[in-house]
Amino acid sequence: MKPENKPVTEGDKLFPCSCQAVGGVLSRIGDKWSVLVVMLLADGPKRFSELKRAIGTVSQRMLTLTLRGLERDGLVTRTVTPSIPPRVDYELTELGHSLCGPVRGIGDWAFDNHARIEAAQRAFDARQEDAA
Amino acid sequence: MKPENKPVTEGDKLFPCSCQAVGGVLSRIGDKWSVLVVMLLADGPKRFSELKRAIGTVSQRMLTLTLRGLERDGLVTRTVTPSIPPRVDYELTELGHSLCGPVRGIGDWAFDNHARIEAAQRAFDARQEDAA
DNA sequence: CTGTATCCCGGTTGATACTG
DNA sequence: CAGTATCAACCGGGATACAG
Repeated sequence: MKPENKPVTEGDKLFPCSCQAVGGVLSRIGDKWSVLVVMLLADGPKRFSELKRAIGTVSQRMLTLTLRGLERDGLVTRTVTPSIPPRVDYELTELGHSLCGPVRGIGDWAFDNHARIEAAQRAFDARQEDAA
Repeated sequence: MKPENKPVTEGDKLFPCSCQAVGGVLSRIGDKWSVLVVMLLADGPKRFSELKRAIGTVSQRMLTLTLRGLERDGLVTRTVTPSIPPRVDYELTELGHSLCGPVRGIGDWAFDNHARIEAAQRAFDARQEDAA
């Protein structure tokens, strides 16, 4: 059922199904905060202010937007406790947890290779300066 | 050396090192075309026009920009054959190939779960309409 | 504490035209 | 064929103020 791994192409056209699927997921995990939030929720539920403090540099607006997006995608649940002051907890769904593995794969790759990437960038930039 | 997997946090602060690393990589693979290009190059070198046709909806400008970025990061090599008309081939480096595994992890997850995501979105949107 | 509503800036993208 | 230049449009995202 799954279009098998290697051939992303068939003739000259992309597989529309897998491409759109990947594209959609990528635009979510590619945004500035989603992955961070998912990783923070990986080890248990957290409330809004905890997330905000943990990330530190996120605006209230963007955190709300991010959480709404994740909730809409079925990756997190939102639980309101109507006390005073109100309390809202966010928790990864099973689907959300299942995303952690693949994301960690990227994260580990990034950690293992960022030095090489930065070296490549410096080398590239140096070559550019020579040209100029 | 690698900050071990589960605790993304320590006290209340994020690990700066792994976060920046992941963030940098994510902003690359999170952009609209990089992953697509990497996957297309996974099974062998391709020339500029092949990539352009394969993707179809990418502008010439963005494909050039994407390829430059990947080249700068050391993920692809650019080989110019100064013929008339000129010919330029792009190929994944070893580093580029090593990224394919993790990316495929995300891709497989996306493929396996996009139906559930879309269902969750529809359910969420339906709930919103009720509120209105 | 949590969330919404505005305003606004800057980067990213696409369209188009031009060059080697 | 491959790439650059320019311009305009769009959209993410921050700051701020306000509300429940």
